[in-house]
Amino acid sequence: MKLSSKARYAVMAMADLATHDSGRPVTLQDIADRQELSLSYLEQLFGRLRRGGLVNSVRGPGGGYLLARSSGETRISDIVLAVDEPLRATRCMPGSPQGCRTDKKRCLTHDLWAELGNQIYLFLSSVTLDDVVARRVLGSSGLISAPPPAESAGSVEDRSDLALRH
Amino acid sequence: MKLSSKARYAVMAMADLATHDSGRPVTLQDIADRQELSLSYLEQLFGRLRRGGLVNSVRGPGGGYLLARSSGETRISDIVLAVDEPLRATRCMPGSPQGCRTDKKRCLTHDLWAELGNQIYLFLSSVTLDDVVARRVLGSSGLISAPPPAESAGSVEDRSDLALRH
DNA sequence: AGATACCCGAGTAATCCGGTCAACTTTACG
DNA sequence: CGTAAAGTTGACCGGATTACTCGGGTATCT
Repeated sequence: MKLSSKARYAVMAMADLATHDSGRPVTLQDIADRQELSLSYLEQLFGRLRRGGLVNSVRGPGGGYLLARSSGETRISDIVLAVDEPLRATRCMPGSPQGCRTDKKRCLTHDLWAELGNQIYLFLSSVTLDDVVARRVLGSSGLISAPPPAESAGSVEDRSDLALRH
Repeated sequence: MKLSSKARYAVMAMADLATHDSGRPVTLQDIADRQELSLSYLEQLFGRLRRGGLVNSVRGPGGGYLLARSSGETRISDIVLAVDEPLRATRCMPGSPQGCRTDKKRCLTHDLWAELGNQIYLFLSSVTLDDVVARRVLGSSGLISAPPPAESAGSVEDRSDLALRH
């Protein structure tokens, strides 16, 4: 799962679509204005979202896009997977055990990245579009149960100064 | 937290260092040979790791690098943070609420990415180098508690075909 | 002295990524 | 039917970032 800003923009746009869901199609132009994204870029994004079955399009005047499923049934992970195609593996990456050389056995860190990918996917699939627009995200989702093994310095509590890929 | 391949290489190298921890310094050349990484690149990586207090260096003949703390006390998150400096915020990113425009209120997806960053950090700080070399990663760590809200198609169970940043 | 190995900063080649553009198709409406 | 609104496609671009190299230091051991 690649977490580029493209994916983030797609989630923003989908959240916007969900909030303005009134049964009538929503124009990309409207979303572009509200979210301050370029129309051309949104077209590119929604092309993928439509092919991924997340939205339906209505052509012609009065057309636009509609959520294919309800916002409560649309998971964030679906959105991310729809816009960011998996990726080519560099060295050791989940999905490409052949990249794990250093003889035949899987490289030591393979399981680590695989499990991390799993964690991220589990988190993103536990959150729906509806959760996002209702601001029901923080703390609502499950938390890692295992505590840090040894505290070396400073406190862990909140590390919101994190990010994933520029 | 940026998860570049630089960070992955650093974790690989640290895992290698941990496995060959015999009290005597390990040369970068040895690690380079075993992990098939270039010496120059490793030098760059270990410069940061040393400045981050994760390893100690010994110069001169017979020199090399040593783990500053035991492998059980070295968290993966420490390694990643040492090697990948935080980042500059693009639009909405944790740590930069000012990027969340669309008037004054934080953008809808802000909390989502913040919480995701937190989840990743929590996971990576729950795993030590020792866990990695002992292959004690899979399933050992905590799992997200909240289940996916609605299953649309296919099963979720294992999504190891994920990755983070090329 | 000389060999070994860390140290460091500048440099580079490639890739990626956000974003644009132009042309085409489909549909509504008068 | 004609025109305009909207989606659809795909090629393209330029800047930023990454991954990685090179060349020259500096400490330290024998």
